[in-house]
Amino acid sequence: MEKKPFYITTPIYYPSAKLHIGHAYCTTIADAIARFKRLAGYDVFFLTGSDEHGQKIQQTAEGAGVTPIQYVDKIVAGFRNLWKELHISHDDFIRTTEERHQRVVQEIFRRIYEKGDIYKGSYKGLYCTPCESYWTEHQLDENGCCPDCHRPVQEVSEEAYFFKMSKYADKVLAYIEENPEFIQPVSRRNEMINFIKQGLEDLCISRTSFDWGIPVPTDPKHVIYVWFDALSNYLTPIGFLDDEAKFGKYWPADVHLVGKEIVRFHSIIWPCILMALDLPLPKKVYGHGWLIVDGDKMSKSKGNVVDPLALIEEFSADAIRYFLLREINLGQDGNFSRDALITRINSDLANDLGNLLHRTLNMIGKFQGGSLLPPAGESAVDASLKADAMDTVKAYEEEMEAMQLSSAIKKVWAFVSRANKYIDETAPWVLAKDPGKKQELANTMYHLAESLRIISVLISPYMPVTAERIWKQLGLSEDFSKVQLSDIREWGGTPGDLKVGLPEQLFPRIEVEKDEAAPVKQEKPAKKEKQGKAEHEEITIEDFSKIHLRVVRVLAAEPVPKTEKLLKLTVDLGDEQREIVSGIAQHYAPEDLVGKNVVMVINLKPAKIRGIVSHGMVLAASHGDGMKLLSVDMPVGSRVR
RNA sequence: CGCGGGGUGGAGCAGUCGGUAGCUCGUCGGGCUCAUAACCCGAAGGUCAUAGGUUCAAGUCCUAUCCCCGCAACCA
Repeated sequence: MEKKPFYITTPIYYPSAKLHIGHAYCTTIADAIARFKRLAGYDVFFLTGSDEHGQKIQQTAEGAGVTPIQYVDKIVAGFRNLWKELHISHDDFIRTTEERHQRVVQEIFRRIYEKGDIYKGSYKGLYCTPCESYWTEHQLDENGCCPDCHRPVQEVSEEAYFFKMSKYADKVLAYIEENPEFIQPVSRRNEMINFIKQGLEDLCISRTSFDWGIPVPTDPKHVIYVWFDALSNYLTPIGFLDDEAKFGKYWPADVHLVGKEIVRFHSIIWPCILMALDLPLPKKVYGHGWLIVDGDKMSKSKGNVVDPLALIEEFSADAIRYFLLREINLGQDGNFSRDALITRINSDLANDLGNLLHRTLNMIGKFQGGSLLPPAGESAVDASLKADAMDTVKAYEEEMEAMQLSSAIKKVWAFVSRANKYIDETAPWVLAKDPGKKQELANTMYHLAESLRIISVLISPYMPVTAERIWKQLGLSEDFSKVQLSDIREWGGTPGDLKVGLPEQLFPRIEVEKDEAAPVKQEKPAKKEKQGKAEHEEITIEDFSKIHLRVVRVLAAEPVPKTEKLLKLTVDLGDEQREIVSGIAQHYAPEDLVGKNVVMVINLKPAKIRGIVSHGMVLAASHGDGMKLLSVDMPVGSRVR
């Protein structure tokens, strides 16, 4: 029988910086769904990739003194590595700079152009000549000037190509309204309906102000706008141009999994493009929520960006995957914290699951010489365990089909708990002392092993490595990669005379030192720990000496317009002056700062914050809501170490 | 009136079509000893932000208000 196809995608991420835990979250969700579908017997195609064009990349590369492609090659290698470490099972990885993709984008442009839905017009915008940037009216500062440099802007028009999106507005709206499943969750759907009803404008899809992009085929001084380029990635790897059979099989996509902020591009612009191409629309666009870190939004300026690789190294990929998929409800923002992660690892993974396996194997070893004995007959407790197992599999499948990943895994854990309880109910250590209860004991051991066999399959989309470890420890011989959901829909798949392996810890408990948080932190705050990751990681003196700290004097300070937290400081380093942006406006008035000698990191990579390039960072200690700059009574230019 | 999300036991959250308010962690008490100081049982703890309304019945629907957060500034 022909397998049913299932095509799922993640967004293609933008390589302007390393990926953080939020990207890992999105990709993990997609991976779990893909793995589940394979388990359920689908022919799955799972796509992820990178979106490599655009002005920002071009600028960042220039800043780093390399060509754009050299720059993205390096960052994208990091993407691939992260997915490998996280055990992401994508079937293809698309890069928008690949030749196969450029051909697709140009062909799409050509087709829509020939159809008459792309026209050349002029893009009217407000242009700031010194900054070489366009701004829209509402982006301007309070004086109607450039938000970057605060100089006046000119109204200019530039030749550009436009896509007649307005033509498809009604059709898209109708599609969304007729297909309640198309945009999920529903809150996003309502948002989109609202948005379209306000009217769609034609979309400007070319730029001439930079050249890092795919050229318009007939007019190469234009490059194609990144969204037009990026969205098309979903068509490239499934044979849009070169493999009709493959394309027919996988298109339309079953799910585009995206972050909530780009639902609009996927549920409005993308359908318009597809309609212009006379292609069917994707079946579902699912907008997941964001990760909040310790109650705060993750952002570079806050310095609380969480690096997934450091977490994987510390806790294992499976633990991270489990936490993300279990703790956070798809579609809503979720809290990520180290404490919560450790709690989940200890109570769910170590205590409940790990220990269940351990005690089971241990008892089989101790009471039956490491081997199962064929079961015979069953008690009421046995029957109830069995029924619970089968109910769990069924409920799990339903939840998974509905993409309720968190609910599904909770069902599995309820069963893990059930199995632990079963041990209490049957008290095997009592049975073992009574030679007349030998068969009863054998039954109990068999049922536990069988329960674990089922559990290992159920958790495999979430924790592929752990699942296989359980399988192996149980001594099951079947190749785990070939196991299907149908293998656990019926009770009794474990061989009755199975020789099990020795128990080994799946997840060691993580011991946390408590009650000393306060004193420890007073010593040397600020500095590196603000990175949010690996707070307790040891560094060498060489690592530390990379940080060049110096006493500097604040010469001038002014608030950054339209921000609450930012001040722009001009500081004297002794041998030069610099401008830096600092998030201390809520704690210091500008006039209080002038003349102060403070400590600054002077070799920090410059960063653009609110359009202003910041060439360093002043150190401050923060505690709760309070914050104080480190100020030192030493001459300007003194090195701090 | 810019757009959106959220306010549910100490913490983090679930709660579908209105019909006895649930889960995990934590706390307290008990049980068990195969096990990773684990596991099992029980208990305490909630005016479901506030005020009004619809209804036989509201955490859930409607109206208003208060508070928190995000976006608006190419971050999933």
